[in-house]
Amino acid sequence: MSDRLDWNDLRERRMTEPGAAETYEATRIAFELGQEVRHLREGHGWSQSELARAAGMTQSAVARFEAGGTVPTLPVLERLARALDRRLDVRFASNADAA
Amino acid sequence: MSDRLDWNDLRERRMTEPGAAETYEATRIAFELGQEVRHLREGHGWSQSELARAAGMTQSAVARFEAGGTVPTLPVLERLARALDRRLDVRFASNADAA
DNA sequence: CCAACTCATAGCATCGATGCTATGGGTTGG
DNA sequence: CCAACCCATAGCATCGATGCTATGAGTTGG
Repeated sequence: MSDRLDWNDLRERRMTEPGAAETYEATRIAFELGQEVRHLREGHGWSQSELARAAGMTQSAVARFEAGGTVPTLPVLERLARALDRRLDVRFASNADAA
Repeated sequence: MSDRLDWNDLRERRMTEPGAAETYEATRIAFELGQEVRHLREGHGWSQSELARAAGMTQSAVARFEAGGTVPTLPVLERLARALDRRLDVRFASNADAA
């Protein structure tokens, strides 16, 4: 379920391009954030449409984001965080820090 | 020193627009990240040009970012983190968590 | 005084994320 | 079988971030 996306291909392609180590990372982060949002959303018992309304976006945008279809921008992450009653945390961690 | 920027005005304007709570937050985050990068960069004893080269961008881009001139994208943050020997950490923290 | 370096900015092209509308397939409940 | 909901995707317009080049002002060292 939800594994026949075109975006999976897109993402995979992006992550295997030559010399795209940073893009790879960003894409991976985007994917993980998408999964986390999906998790949080389901925890709230919300549909994509409901989250979308709460975050001031459309269902399609939520779907695209959850699927890792694009690398989200900070404003979007911020709105999602608010809707999900979280705080967006972005920082440069020491490489030694735990993941 | 470094306080006569046009971007300060731009940012301020962005942060005082009506109903721009999320944009405000994103702009604030961008500003803080910029300051942190500047701090880290100076800790390495690097000029903007040197960091730019290490991060695969130009000096003007670094200056723009450090000044909070734009809200950076994850790929850019990732590249800067790598150049500065850090790990980019993005997550949805519980509202109770410390800043 | 000049050369070399610093950082701040401008202007423009391009790329990519987002917003939007519209489907389509899947599932469920009547 | 149909209505109503779910989510995945497409296509397109727009906006904004980034890359680029080129200055300019300030500082420092010769």
